[in-house]
Amino acid sequence: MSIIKSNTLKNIPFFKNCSDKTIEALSDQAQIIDLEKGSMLFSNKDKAERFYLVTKGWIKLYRETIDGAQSVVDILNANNVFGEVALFQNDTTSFSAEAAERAQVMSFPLCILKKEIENNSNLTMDMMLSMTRHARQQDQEIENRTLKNASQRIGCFLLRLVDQRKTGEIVIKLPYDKTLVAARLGMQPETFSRALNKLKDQIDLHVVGREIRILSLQDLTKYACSACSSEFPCHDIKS
Amino acid sequence: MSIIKSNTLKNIPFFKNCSDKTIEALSDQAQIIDLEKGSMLFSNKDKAERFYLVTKGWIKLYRETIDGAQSVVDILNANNVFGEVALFQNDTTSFSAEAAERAQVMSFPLCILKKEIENNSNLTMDMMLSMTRHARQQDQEIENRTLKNASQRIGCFLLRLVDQRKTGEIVIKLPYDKTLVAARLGMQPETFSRALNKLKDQIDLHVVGREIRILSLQDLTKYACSACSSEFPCHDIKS
DNA sequence: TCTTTAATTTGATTTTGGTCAAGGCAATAT
DNA sequence: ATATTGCCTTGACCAAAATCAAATTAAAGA
Repeated sequence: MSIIKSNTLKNIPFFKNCSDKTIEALSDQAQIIDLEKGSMLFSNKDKAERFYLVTKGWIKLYRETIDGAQSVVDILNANNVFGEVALFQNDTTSFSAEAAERAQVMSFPLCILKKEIENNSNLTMDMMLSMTRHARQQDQEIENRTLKNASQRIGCFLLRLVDQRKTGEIVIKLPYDKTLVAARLGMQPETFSRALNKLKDQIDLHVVGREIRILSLQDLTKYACSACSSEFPCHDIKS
Repeated sequence: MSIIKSNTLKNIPFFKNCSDKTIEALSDQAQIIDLEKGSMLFSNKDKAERFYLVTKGWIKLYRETIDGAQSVVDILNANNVFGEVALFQNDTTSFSAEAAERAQVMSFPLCILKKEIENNSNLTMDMMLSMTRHARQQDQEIENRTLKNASQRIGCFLLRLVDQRKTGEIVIKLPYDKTLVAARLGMQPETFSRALNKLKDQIDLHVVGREIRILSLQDLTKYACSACSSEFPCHDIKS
């Protein structure tokens, strides 16, 4: 059984430079956790002893004030790893994690990863790269909040879901529900709904539930990227 | 002359784990650049071949759209290093740099740093730590933009300038001009001015030019941190 | 299918911050 | 000292988004 997990791990980008021995150790200590929608995996108050791999569904990472207002840090799906930065922050995290929908994660002891990092510079470099990419995305996000209005942020979000080489009509399926997309983009659900309507007025775009049909990528690009420092197609696309 | 620079570098946190040989090499290839206020050091369009150390004044890192709207990424003063992340991004940066006031920087070839990183895991770990800290700050910044209003953001900014253990009356000097503080906080100068006035109404606070006198840190904390996920004193304070 | 619940939309209203224009103030240069 | 320039503030107005309330639609269970 532990062997199945090992094979699984080898195919995950995050683990590709891990030594076999460490993969074994991680597999042995792995736990599988099933999560109902909305159930919390950990809180920023907790001491971090494990890190996580998403295997099914979506996990929301967020910060929360005393009175319940949330700021979304990231939203991750299968094959993404999170919670590992605790290694560089005295075993604390600055965010909480919960299932955005029914989901499954695998958890591993941080201490195993810590040991591996100390003498595997390839893994360290991988983490460095992914951290750099994340930092860049955060910079981009701050720029978006500063310079783009709600409709443009939605447009930008949509563009990142598209295979950017495609031409002609395109159908996009929102990866998770609209309320969560709104939160991810830093706006209220009501604002999201209205801003999407405005987008419909501006460019040729049809919405049916979570599916969005776009007739001209160019128009959308022109609209969304005009208030952006980077040119389309964006260089900081995920994964 | 190169020796003076070497000694200087050894005292900079960023270089503390660099080998002597690399410090020598960096010193030999170092260039000193004086910058008038507003003059640009590099643009995100440029290919990055060097990284930088601030030696005097303030440097503004920012992103800019075609029509000149800016989003501030960071504002750095003496002893801070920037531009080194280009190493992990194919020798590109996603931001531009200019002097926020008369300033001086030292520049070094990235390739020397690259070589050093490849076989100095201590340095790599340092960079990892500083990158983690920066990422955390960015998360905090996104939270601030999402959950705090203009006055609370200003309050938060002020709190981070204070020695948090002090009690009683406190005088804070803004590190750079108000227009730049406003940009750093993602608001217009007019909004900054008004929001600072509002802050005066809410808590006991006096402003004379760049100097701000605060009578009760507690009041300010209560006001600014109520819309925040982390408790005061903040854990992600700079440097 | 019928309930029940949750997600989404819409309308009305308020709040916040942005924009534009004008003045005041302060630092620097002449 | 006076002029010039750039920074900062204020007022009037506008626009975007948040909030509150209600209706509608979609999804999940029984």
